[in-house]
Amino acid sequence: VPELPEVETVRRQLAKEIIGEEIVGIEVRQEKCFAGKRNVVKEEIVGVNRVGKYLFVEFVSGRGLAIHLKMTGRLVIDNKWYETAGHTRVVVRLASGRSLYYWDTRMFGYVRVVERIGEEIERVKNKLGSEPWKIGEGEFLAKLQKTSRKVKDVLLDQSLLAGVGNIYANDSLHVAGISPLRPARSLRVSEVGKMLVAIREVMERGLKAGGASDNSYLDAYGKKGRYQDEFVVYGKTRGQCPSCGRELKYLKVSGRGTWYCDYCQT
DNA sequence: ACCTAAACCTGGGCGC
DNA sequence: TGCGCCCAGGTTTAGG
Repeated sequence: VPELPEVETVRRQLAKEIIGEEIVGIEVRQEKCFAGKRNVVKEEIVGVNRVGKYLFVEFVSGRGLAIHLKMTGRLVIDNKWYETAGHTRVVVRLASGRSLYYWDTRMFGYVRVVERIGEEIERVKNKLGSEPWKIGEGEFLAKLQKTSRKVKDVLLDQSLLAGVGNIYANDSLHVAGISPLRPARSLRVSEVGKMLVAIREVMERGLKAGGASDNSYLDAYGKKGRYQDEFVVYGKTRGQCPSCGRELKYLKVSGRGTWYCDYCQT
């Protein structure tokens, strides 16, 4: 599932590949996955940016693309397989002869042509919280103390903290030694610090591994990430706690699969 | 304020 | 082998 490390991996790869390229056309194969005007010709790409799990491709004209991969989206550059693949939803043709493919089995995600991309980026920034390495410990503490919601629910709330999804929420709670069920406001200052360090650490590991390909995620070159080989607790039904060896518990929290050790996470 | 569920979709895994 | 069912979880929305 594309969370911050996955989307950032794609962003870095795309930035390297398509900045300076010119778009010569857009082919929409599935209307559901596309929105906006489709008169995208002679648009020079000057930037590839990310806010939380949202991606933005900026043109010199001030227009751009707003993209969200949701559950099963992929953005792949210059890969013949996607030319005829059944779930290729949108194709961006480039002047160099290469193409950028938006592929998505479940069609939750989208590519949207935006007339004023700078304003769109601001709009998304304003609706989302800060990112894990940008939020200060004081700001994070204040947000947690304001609510009695379960701490895992808060970690998944993009308007409070941007970029954390179910995989990294599960793993960082284990690294921090905090139960996903704790009311956010019950965390002591030291625990909030631990929590933030753990989120950053786990996301850093995810980034280093090129993201998690347990499910359908592949990077911009069509390659798997490796973080699924390093999962701490995520997805480990009847698995063992990596710290104490006890069997992990499984629950639904905020409607999401939740794996944790009720001995090590208090 | 908090919580849950449904909706958007499809493929894969499971039980029978 | 095959059919039907459930499940995965990012985001939005609706309702208790």
